[in-house]
Amino acid sequence: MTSIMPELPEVENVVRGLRAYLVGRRIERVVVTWERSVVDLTPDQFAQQLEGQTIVGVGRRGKWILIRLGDGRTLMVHLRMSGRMLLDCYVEPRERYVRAWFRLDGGHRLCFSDVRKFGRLWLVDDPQRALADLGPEPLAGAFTVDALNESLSTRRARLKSLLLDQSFVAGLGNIYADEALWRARLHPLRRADTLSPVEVERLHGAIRQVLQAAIDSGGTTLSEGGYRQSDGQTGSFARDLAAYGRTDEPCPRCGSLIERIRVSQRSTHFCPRCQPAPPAEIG
DNA sequence: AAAGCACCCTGTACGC
DNA sequence: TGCGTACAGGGTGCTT
Repeated sequence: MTSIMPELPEVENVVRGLRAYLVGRRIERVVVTWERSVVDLTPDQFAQQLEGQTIVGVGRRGKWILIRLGDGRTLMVHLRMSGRMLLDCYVEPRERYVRAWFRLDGGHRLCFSDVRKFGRLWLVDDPQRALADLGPEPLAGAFTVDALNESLSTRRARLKSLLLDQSFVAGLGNIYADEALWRARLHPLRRADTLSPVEVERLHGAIRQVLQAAIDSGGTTLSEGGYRQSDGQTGSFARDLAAYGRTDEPCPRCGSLIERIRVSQRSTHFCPRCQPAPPAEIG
């Protein structure tokens, strides 16, 4: 399995690497080698609008990388499944996967590499508007227990589906959704509006703690071809995963074997003892 | 509102 | 060894 999947912690680590390196640099030349990686613009338009610009900031919103430019526009990058942003092209002979690259001043180079071609580069005037449907940042102060409780209380969807829904909360993907539910001891098929106040508090804490811990560990790299920080470094959180990808392995908390089911077309891993099944539907 | 599916892609793992 | 096929994943858009 080549699971890759940059989620919030991985993107945050990429952003930190990019920020330290890119701010103040000038984009001298842009080459797009897979035109569908660029949203809305032709490769020529994209290059023309970027060349000569200075990078004034690098940020993140959910799983989006936001590269702010001197003219006020923003280059938004979504890594989707297999995207990487590599500085001075840590690329072994992996040039074949580079879909766009940027020559910077001082002879430096930034490469957008993407095996599966799902990633996107998007130049926008207003990232706030472009991301208007994105849910709250789970690590921001506004994401409180009360706020989560309120948004859960009106929803009948299953927890796993909601955690994957970027308009509900931004930044979780399949790995951290499973890990948050495991930490919160909540079954992935629980209906959102059935959680008790204590359970909401557990979920809230679990989401924030697992994301912060993963950020601190440099993210999760599951395989050689997997996620890399912008300098090519791997993250170490894979060894701390309790449920994700651990089907039939013992739960670190109780020793029961982790089970795997499908929810929302996604593989879902949970402990059948720590995360008790919801009561049967109907009624 | 919620769920299901096809689509976009390709490397990998599998069965034969 | 080699071929064919299923599968993994995030997000979008459509249908039920």
